[in-house]
Amino acid sequence: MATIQDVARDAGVSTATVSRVFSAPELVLEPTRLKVMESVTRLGYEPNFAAKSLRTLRTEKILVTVPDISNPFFSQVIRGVEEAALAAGYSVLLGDTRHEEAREEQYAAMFRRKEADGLIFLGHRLPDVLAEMVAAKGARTPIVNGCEFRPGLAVSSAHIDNEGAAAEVVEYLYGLGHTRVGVVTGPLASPISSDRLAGVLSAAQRHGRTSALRIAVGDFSIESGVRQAGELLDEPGRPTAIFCFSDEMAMGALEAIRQRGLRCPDDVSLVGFDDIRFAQYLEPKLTTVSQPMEQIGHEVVRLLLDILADRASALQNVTLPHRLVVRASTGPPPV
Amino acid sequence: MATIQDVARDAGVSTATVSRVFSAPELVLEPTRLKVMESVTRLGYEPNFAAKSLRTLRTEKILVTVPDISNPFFSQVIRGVEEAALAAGYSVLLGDTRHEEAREEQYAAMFRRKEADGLIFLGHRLPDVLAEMVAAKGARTPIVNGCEFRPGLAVSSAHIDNEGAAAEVVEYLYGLGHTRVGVVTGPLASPISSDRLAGVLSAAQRHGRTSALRIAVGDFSIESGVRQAGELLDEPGRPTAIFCFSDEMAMGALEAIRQRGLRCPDDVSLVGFDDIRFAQYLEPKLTTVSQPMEQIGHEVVRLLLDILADRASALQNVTLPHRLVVRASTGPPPV
DNA sequence: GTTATCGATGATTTCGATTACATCGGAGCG
DNA sequence: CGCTCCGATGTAATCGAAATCATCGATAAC
Repeated sequence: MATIQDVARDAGVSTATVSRVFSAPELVLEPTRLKVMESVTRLGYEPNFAAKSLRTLRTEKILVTVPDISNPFFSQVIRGVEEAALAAGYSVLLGDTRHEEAREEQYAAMFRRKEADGLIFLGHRLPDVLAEMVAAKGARTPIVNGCEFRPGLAVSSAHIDNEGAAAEVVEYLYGLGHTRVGVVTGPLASPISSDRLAGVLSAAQRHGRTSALRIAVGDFSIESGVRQAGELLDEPGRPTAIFCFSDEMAMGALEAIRQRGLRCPDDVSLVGFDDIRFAQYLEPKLTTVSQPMEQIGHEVVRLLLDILADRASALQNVTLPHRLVVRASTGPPPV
Repeated sequence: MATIQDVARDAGVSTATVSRVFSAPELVLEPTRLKVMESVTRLGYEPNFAAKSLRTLRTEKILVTVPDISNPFFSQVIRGVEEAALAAGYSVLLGDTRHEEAREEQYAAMFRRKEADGLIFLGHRLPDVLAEMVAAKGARTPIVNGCEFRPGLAVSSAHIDNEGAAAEVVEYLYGLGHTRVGVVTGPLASPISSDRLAGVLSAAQRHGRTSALRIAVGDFSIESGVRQAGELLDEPGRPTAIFCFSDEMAMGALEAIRQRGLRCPDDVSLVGFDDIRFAQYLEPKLTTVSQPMEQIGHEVVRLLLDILADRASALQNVTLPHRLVVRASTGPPPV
C-alpha cells in the first residue's frame, strides 16, 4: 500500500501538502490539490490509520460493551449507537461481556490502551480501573452509561424512568381489578431491576397491597421466565397478573401459563418490558412498556461526543420517554 | 498516561527491555523483569495501541459487517464471532450495513485503511474495492464470508447446505401429505435465498409438484412475512403448508394465519428457517431448520485466523451441519 | 590463555502520518 | 522603492512502541 511519501514524490510536493489536501484542503491551491489527488487515485493511497492515530492521539472509535448482544433489546440499542456513531465519523468496537466481569475488565483494558476514544457501557458495572479514571477526570471522562442509571457511578447516562414505568404498570393492573400481582424481576444487582422493583413496591404501597405481591427473581432470559413465572403460578393464591421485567421473560411466562393449561389473559394477565420487535407478534400480543431503544443509542452517543468535543461541563443523566403499550395479554382478572 | 520511556527511566533499563518484558519475556532475566513490572504497575503503564500498531502493522481487530444487527440470527452469529475472536486475542469492529451498499463501502474503506487485520462479511455483496483486493491477493486475502456462499466471490466461507436443507423441508412436508406448498423466500439476489429456492424446486420436481408450488418473495422481515404469507393464503387453492426462509417471516406468517381465523397446524402447517431462540416459544412451537449460528461464527473466525497466520493456501468453503427441528407448527394437511 | 559463542541488555532506526515552524515570492502600503 | 505581511508550500520534529544491530561480560572450547 502506498504511503504519504509515495504520493508526495509522485505528485512532486511535500508530505505536508499531501496531508493538508486531506485534513485542510482550503489551505492548498486548487491546481496543487488536483495534482495530489491524481497521484492519490493513481497509487490507490489511503492514509494509514495507525500512524494518524499515533500522531493525533485519536482513534475515531467508540467501544461499546453490552451484556448480551443476542438480546434483541440490546441489539436494537446498539443499532442506534452504531448509526449515530457512523454519522459522526466514529466506528463501533463491540464488546459482548456475557455478563462476565472478566470480560468487562478485558474491555476496560482495551479502553485504557487507548484503542477507543470513548466507552459506552450498557451494563451496570464499571470496572475498577475505569472508576479510577472517572474519579480522576470527573465529568470529562469519555465514559457514558446506557439503559441503566446508578448515581454512584458519576458518569453521564441515558435511560428511561424505570421506577415510574414499573409503577405505571402496576397501577394499570390494579386499575383492571387485579389484586394478586406476581413480578418476575431481573438480577437485583442492576439498577434496572431494583429501580423497577422500587416502582412496583411504591405502587403496591399506595394501594395497600404490598402483602399480595409475589416477587420472583429472574435473569432476563426466556428460561428464567418459564421457571420463575411457573413458580408464581404454582403457589397457593395464584396471581391473576404477572409483570415480567423483560419481554423475553414474558415469553417464558407465556410458555409457563400454557404449560399449566391456563389462558392469557383470561386466567392470567401478562405484562412485559422493553417492547422488542417480537412483542406484538406473540399470541396473545404482549402488553409491555416500550423503551425508545434506538433513541437511547443515539442519545448515549450524543453525550459521549459532547464529552469528546469538550462541550460537556457537568454530568448529564437523560431520561427518555417510555410508553405503556396495551395489547391483548392483559384484561380484567377472572371472576 | 505513562509511556514506555517513563517506565524505562523509572526502572533504570532501556525501552527495548521494557518492550521485551511484554512481547518476549523469556529473553529477559527474572530480576530485571520484576523490576520493570514494578515500575509498570506503579506508573499504571499500558502500551499505547496506535504506536504498537504502527510498528507491527497489525491491529488485532476483525471487522465484521452484518446486514442487520437487530436480527437475532445475525446477532447470534456475531456472538460466536466475538467469542472466537476474543479467545484469539482479537477484538471485533462491528459494522451494521443496514442492507445499504453505501455503508458497505464505507466499511470497505475502513478495511483498506488498515483499521482491521481481517474482514468477515455476513451479507452477500462484496464492495468492488475489496473484490479487487481478492483478485490481486487470492486466497491470502484476509476476507471471509459467513452464512452465504457465492462461488464467484473467491473468498473462503462457512455456511450450511441451504439447498439441501430447503429440499429436506419440502420433502418433509410432502411426506406429511401436503401437496399445495407455499414458499416465502428472501430477496433472490442473495444466494441464501436462491439456493434455498433451488432446493425447494428440485424437491418439487422430484415429486412432480412444481405446478402446485406458490412462491412469494419477502425480505426476511416479520412484516414481509405477514404480507407475503397473507397473499399466499388469500389465493384460490390455498396452500396447506407454508415454508418461510426465516423464522421472523414465519412469525409474520403465523400472524397472517391468525388474522384469517385459520389455525396452525390444523389448517396450515408452517416451517421457518434458522431456529432463533424464540422459535420454540411461539404458539405453536415452530418447526424450523436449525442453523449452528455460533458455530458459523467460530468457523468463520478460524478461517480468517488461518489466513492471517499464513496457514491457508487454498480457499475453503466449509459446510456446517443443519437440522430439521420438528415442533408443533407442522402436521398433516386438513382432510 | 586466547578466542569463539552466547545470553542479556542498550542504542538507534523505523513505522507513516500530523504539525509547528521556516521559507519564499508576491501584493500592498507609505 | 523598500518594508511588511500573507498565502502557499517545504522542512523537520514528533507521536510511542518494536525491532535490528551493537555491546559487553561471562562461559566454553581448544
